[in-house]
This record gives sequence, structure tokens and C-alpha cells, in this order.
Amino acid sequence: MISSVLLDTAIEHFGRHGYEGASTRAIANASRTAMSSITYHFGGKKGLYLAAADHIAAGIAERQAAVLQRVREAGAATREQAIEEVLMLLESLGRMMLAQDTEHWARFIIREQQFPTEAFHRIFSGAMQPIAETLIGLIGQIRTDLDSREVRATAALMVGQVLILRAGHAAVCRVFEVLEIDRDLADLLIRRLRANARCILSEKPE
Amino acid sequence: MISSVLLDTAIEHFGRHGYEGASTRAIANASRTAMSSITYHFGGKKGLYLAAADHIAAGIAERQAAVLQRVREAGAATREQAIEEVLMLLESLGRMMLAQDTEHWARFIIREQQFPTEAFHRIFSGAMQPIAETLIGLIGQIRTDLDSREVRATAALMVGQVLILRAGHAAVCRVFEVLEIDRDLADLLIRRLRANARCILSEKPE
DNA sequence: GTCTATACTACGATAGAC
DNA sequence: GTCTATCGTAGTATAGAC
Repeated sequence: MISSVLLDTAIEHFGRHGYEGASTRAIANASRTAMSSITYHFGGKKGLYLAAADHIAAGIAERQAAVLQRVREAGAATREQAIEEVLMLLESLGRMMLAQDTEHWARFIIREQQFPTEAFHRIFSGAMQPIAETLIGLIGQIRTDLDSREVRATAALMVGQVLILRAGHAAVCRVFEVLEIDRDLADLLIRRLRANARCILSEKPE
Repeated sequence: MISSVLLDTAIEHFGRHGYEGASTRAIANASRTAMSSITYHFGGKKGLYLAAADHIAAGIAERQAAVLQRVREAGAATREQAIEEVLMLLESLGRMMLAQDTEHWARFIIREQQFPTEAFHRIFSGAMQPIAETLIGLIGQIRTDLDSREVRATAALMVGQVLILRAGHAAVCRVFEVLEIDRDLADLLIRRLRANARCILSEKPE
């Protein structure tokens, strides 16, 4: 399907150059089709952009479906189990951030975070919200000493540790004096991510 | 000075639309001057972009100079003092991220992190590196149980908690169901940031 | 459905007046 | 130093052939 090729190419180009910076000519060219195919399939540049957002939301939801399902089914009978589930969720998010094939998605989303449009709304509702609510629910169970807003803040900051792997990619590479985050470094980062999160979650609730 | 107005406007436009998306016409227009002034003062679009990066690096360095100076002078005699200094540094970074007037800087940098150019190099070397090295040095003193790479990972992840305040701004707002992060919420986030960091740093080194 | 051709607008760079 | 005028290029959209 040419429309699916156009979508993937569009995500890459929009992520790399931004909405204004990306050109429909270049996207069509890289997809080996005529520019007017975009008009036909998506109605224009804006339609293509929104379709790209939906595609990303579906992709993230699909990738996180397994871990979300596991967490929901398992419940959180004990405090230790709830902690383990938070760590599982964070690791899953971290692995997604470090995966090569989600690079373009991440760039697209980070751009949208700065000036959210309808596209961000779709990605948040479709993919981020379910994960966030699950995380907040678990942390609320673990840290009974925190009120609702504090729980949400803790969740947000915890996700920040994951986010820097992508949003601060260049700085992380410079700090470790490497050109790319290889498998070995990725494992180290995930281990520290888990350890840090465990420290925060284990704080005595009294 | 018209060139200084051009710089501020340029940072805003490049941060908002990206390098390709920003137009020198619009930048000149918003600066109430002719487009050819950019050629005269900065040699062209690219020169303006690099000058903007230098301007940001200088701005960050200036803002963090006080806290860096304090940390360096105080030294870190005791473990508790070193912890307090890390918290001070993180709070200072967090306040900068939450300040309204650094919004444009942050956007500019986040874009550069995705596809670093010469501009990122200048910002990293001029502003981020001194802060990072100070942070890493302190964490190394506090968490003697971690090796050098683990210390760097811990530092990076800790900064991630600060980064999400800007890079994940839209998502944070959605999680708290607000349109903007007001003073009250900012204080709450900084409090949790300090508490989380303290949990991580206090982990017994044995 | 996918192509070519074209209309129209906006871009960055530069030359030259003042 | 700052302006206007203009050049060549590249952008989106659209009409119409196949």
C-alpha cells in the first residue's frame, strides 16, 4: 500500500524537519510516488500530519499493550508486587525509547510537546494516558504517604528519567563520550533506571 | 542594538519552527528591520543560527554561575553536604526549566538534541558540560558503591527528572489537568524532585 | 489510484541606493 | 548600517490525462 509507505516516510520527515520544515514533495519522492498522492489519500499536508499522529499512537499502544495487560491482570496484591510492576512498566518504556525503530516516533512527539496541536491530543489520549494512569494508580498504592498531586508529580518525574534517553540523546552521548548508545550502555541505563525508581518507591510511607 | 533584537527573535523563531521552518523574512520583520540586516550582521541564516546558540550557551552559563560557584567554593566535606549541593544544583536547573523566559532556549536545545549540529556542540561545551561534570563529581562522592559509568548514568537520569518539565511540558500539563504550570504546581514539582533525588542519593553505599 | 503539468506563493541571497 | 528591488529556487495545491 502506497498510503502506508507515505505514512512512515511522513513520520520520519516531520520528526526530522518539523511540520513547516518537511516538504510534501520530498515525502512523496522518498515514497516513490507523486506529490498529488498525498492530496488523494490524506487531503493535503495537514491531513497527512494528523494521520501520522494516529499511526504513532496506535504503534505505541500496540507496543505497550502486553505489559499493560500483565499489570492489569496481576493486580497489585502486595506492596512489593506493585513496585515490581512499576519497574516493569518503566523498563518497557525505557526499552521503547532506546529502540532504533521508534526514533522517528519520539522526535515527532517531542516536537508536539512544545506546541501541542490536535496531533498531540490524539497521541496522548490514544497512547500516553492509559500508561500514565496505570503508573499513577500503582504509585498511589505504594506511596500511601503522598497525596494525589504528589503521586502524579512523582510519576511525571519518574517518566522523565526515561524521557531523557530520547529527548536528551545528544547530551547523554556526550556525557558517556560515545557516538551512539549501544546495547551494553542501554542495559546499564535501564539497570540504573530500575535502581533509582526502586529507591524512590521504597521510601517508607510513614 | 538591532543585532541583539535579531538574536532574541531568532531564538524564538528557530525554537518554534526549527531551522528550516523558520524564515529570515519573518525574523527580520518581527525585529522591525530588513531581511538583509541578517546578512550584514551574521552573514546569513546559518550564521544567525550559530550566533543564537552562542547566545543561549552564555545565558545558561550566566544563570547557573552562582550555584556552580557556591558548590565549588563550599567543597563537599561531608556526605550530607554533598547531597545538599546536588539538590541545590537540581533545584536551580529545575527553576530554570520552569521559568517563562527560558522557554525559547529550551525549545532550541531540544531540537538540537535530536540532530545535533555545530550549534549543539557550542551549547554543550559552553553551558552543559561544566554543570554535568560538577554533578557527576558530587554523585561520585556520595554513591561510592557505584563505578564511574554508573555514576554518570545516575546523573543523566536525575537530570531527566528536570528535563521532563520542559521536554514533556504538554504531557505534564495533561496529567495535572491544567493549561499551564503555575507557581504552586512548580513548587510541588521541585519539592518532589528534591525528595526523589534524596532517595536515590541516600541509598546506602555498601 | 496514480501520474504530469502548472499556478501561485514564499523562501534565502544579493546587488545597489542612501 | 539599513533600506528596496530582484533573482532563482522550492513550497502546496489543483486540474486533468490515463
